[in-house]
Amino acid sequence: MRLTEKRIAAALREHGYKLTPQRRVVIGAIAASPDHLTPADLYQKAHQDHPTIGLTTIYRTLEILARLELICELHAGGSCRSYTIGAPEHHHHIICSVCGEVVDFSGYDISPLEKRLSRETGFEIEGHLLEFIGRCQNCQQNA
Amino acid sequence: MRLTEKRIAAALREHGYKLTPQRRVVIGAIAASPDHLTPADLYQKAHQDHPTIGLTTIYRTLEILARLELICELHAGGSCRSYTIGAPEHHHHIICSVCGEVVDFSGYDISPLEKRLSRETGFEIEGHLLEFIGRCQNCQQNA
DNA sequence: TGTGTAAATGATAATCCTTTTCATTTAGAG
DNA sequence: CTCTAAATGAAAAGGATTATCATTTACACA
Repeated sequence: MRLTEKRIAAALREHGYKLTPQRRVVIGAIAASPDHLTPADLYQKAHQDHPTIGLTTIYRTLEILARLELICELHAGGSCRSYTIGAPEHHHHIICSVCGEVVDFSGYDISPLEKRLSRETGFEIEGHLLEFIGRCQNCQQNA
Repeated sequence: MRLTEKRIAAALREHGYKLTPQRRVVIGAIAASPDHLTPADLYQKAHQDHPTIGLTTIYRTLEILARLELICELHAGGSCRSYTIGAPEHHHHIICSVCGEVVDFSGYDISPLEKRLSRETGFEIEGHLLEFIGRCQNCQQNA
């Protein structure tokens, strides 16, 4: 068992979660892969070591690990896809985590970073996604 | 009909798409709202002006408008949620739009922008999402 | 102003992905 | 070893999105 796995196991225990074989397997699978894996990917991998594991358990384990910030989730939570008028490149968003309000902001030039990444990684950058999550003023007051 | 609606209509025509009443209604609904709207939201709004419109048409229209960059989609395309080991705050991602490979990068400090936004909008920022989409070197060569 | 045709529509069904439910099992404290 | 709350997994439910296909329609061209 590698260091990261031990650390995750310890963190689970610290927060009062039981360390089940199923959770070990999920943690092992996610720690062993350098790639981003979907819940279905992880189910498949975990299934090799633990054939009776249920998909539900994968989802539940991922939710816990993500909440404890032991794993990293690509794309912010909730369902994707909502739309507004206007071209994507000219502004970005701040989304209220409580009420869902979306505020746009502009005036931030991300192209220097884009150039640096293109140079360092060889990627031909086609676009980006920059969003902030937080609490709007209203929801701060109502808390 | 407002200016933005006319521009969108013109752009559709330019690209060889027909300007149907249904598309007009969807465009009108999205242009009239300052908020981000889900496909379901838009269906509801469009339905008021065009009671026989189908949800399928909403999806198809949104897909076209997004591809032409006439509207802005919140969250990058495709299905959400994949996971990797590690805490979210310490790195960001570049995702290949062809093969799906994910490359991490770090060393970019977003906190100055975060502070500026907090000051300007009153939001209490909880987190952010910064991702780049592009083509990795392999996929550039294979094209 | 008609007419023909490819494009667009919408009802329905099919697919996914994710969450809920609930009876059963189990980790781990004592 | 025992007990209990937590965890599991099968199944069903739910929700969002996509595919299918017969019908309708926008609009280019006569």
